[in-house]
Amino acid sequence: MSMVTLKDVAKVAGVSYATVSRALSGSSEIGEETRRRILKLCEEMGYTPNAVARSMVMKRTNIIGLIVASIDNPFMSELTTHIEIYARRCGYNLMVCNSSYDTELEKEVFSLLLGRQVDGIILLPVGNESYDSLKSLTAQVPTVFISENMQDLPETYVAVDNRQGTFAATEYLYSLGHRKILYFGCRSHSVTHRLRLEGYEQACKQLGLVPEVLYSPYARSSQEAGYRLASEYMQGDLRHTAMVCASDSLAIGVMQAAYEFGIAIPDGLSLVGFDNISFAGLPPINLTTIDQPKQRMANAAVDMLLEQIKHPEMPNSNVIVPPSLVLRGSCREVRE
Amino acid sequence: MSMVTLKDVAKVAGVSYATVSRALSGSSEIGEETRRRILKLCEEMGYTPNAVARSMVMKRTNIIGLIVASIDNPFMSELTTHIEIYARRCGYNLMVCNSSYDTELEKEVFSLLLGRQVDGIILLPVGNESYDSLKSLTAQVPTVFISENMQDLPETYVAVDNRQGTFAATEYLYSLGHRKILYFGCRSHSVTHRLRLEGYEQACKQLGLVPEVLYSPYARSSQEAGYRLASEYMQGDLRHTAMVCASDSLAIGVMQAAYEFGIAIPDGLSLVGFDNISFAGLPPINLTTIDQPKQRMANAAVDMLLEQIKHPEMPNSNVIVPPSLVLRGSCREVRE
DNA sequence: CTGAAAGCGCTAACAG
DNA sequence: CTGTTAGCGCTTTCAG
Repeated sequence: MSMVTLKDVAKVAGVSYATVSRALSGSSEIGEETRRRILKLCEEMGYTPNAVARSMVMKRTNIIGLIVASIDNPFMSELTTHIEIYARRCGYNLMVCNSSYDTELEKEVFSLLLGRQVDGIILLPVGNESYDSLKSLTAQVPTVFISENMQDLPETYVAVDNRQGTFAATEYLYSLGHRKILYFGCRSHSVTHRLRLEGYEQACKQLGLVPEVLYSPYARSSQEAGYRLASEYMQGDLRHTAMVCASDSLAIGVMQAAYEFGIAIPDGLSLVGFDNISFAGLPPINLTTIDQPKQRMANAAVDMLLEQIKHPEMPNSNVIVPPSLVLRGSCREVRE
Repeated sequence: MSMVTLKDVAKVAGVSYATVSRALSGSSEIGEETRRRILKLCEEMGYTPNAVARSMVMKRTNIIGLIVASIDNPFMSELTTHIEIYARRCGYNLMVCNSSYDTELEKEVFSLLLGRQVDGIILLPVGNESYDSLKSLTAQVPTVFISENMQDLPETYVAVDNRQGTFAATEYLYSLGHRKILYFGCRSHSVTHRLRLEGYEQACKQLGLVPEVLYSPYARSSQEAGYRLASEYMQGDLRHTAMVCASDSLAIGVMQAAYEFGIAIPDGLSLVGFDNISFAGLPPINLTTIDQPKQRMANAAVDMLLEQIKHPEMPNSNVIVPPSLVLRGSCREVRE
């Protein structure tokens, strides 16, 4: 529909279309008055540059691909928002794909984006398998992961300092007088979870507590998983006064179970989450939690990606951002 | 990086590159064995078709643009997820932009997407002004709005039947014995809100109740707006036993205020929301609400857009989907 | 059935 | 300063 091209403008202006191109690209090799005249004409004729044609010759699209498990997930949608806004400010558009928590699909959409000639890809991997599974693909295009902070990860990534987060959470509960603190919902196959667990264990060691961990057999750290796991746990004696939960969703599931078992939060049980998803701040939930600075992570990911696009041969790098404890209403002081 | 092209394959295969193209496009004008041989070779050489080049000659990108106020909004992120998944199944990729609740930006990103040569655009407009503001742009590309159900809207759109929703909510509260039902949080400038209000008023009329409306002076139907408005309201006597809230976010704000005023939900006040955002289902919130069938709306929007892409000269059409009442725990029966 | 060639809209040498 | 020209990788007539 947008049918007016450079050539059309050139014809009307009575110049070659290279000249029009120069006027638009802000090249210095053109007369000031000619440029003005042409720019005005473009405006009048309703000319819109064709980004596809430009990409063709420039061999870059100024498009970033984003792959997330599900955009419909508070943590990911917040990240996506910030990535889109910042990327656009940097002159890039976002092409978004859901991997739907499926490693095969993740590979499929990655290839799709490659075919689209995206300049780079930001990826929130489905799981640890993703690294291996995508190895041959990530080699073909600049890629930044938002995920785990593993020293030896052979990829460029940005991550929150998971250890530091749970360490702070544990310390905080200790300072409130808690001595029987459970680590709730660890998934043993997740590196993120392993790191979070380590932070807790380190804190316990330092504070002279014996760490106790309730592992989760569920594949995802969903609310349902938290609910089921907690229900089971609450069937027994409530031996702990506080829990460090591996994620906010899990913590919300615990709240549900607690409600059904007649355990008040925080009076009967103190809870700290991880992520600070937007849910956590809702008044009826009001969960004390570890915040991942999403905007900062988003911007860092874009910066790193653009850097890698500019210098494709640079070695992998990573950024670890510090989390912070957000105090809300799910913890209370205890004195024994 | 992905440097192997049709030509490269052709050279190795010892055929012209037109032949390779035909093999890939599934053309019938090619020998079965040649095709097989070439396809195998493509595989071996790691050839990936260049979608940009194809777009260039095909004059279509198979890209859909999506403009939403903020991806980070539970309602929109759910829609986005479904749109992306369904569009991809139909052979399209999604380019997403935030309009950040800003009409100017909305126009800007629309133009940007036009320049990207997207085949069509799905838009969740910032507000009613959007229709006028974007008129000259929507004329240039197939566009589907997800928004208001106005009979006379000069655009193709999909919407939920807002009237029916609030009508059902009011009827339901009535059936529970409520006779003093407040309509909470109407924004007079929003068409959606006007329609929702109408549904409530119609129900009142039919049930012999006198409608009472608390208008919201706030620009957005956020939680904060609900909280403030409700706080003010609760300063006075609580003259109503139930509220139909113009949105879930508003209802959650009311919950917060109610909590602070020591009013129990649902014992002291029954609440119905609108939208059924994912928050609403969280156990601590457990809000009875009117569900907008997001997946259905998403698929309808994509279908309508593709239809319009195929037949650009078709007149505008619209789809109104029925909402449904989701019963949860924020309403109770009263007998006077 | 296959090859040759034109051209999509634009940028970037290279000449003038 | 401006015009000419050669592609970018692919699809699609049009000839063989």
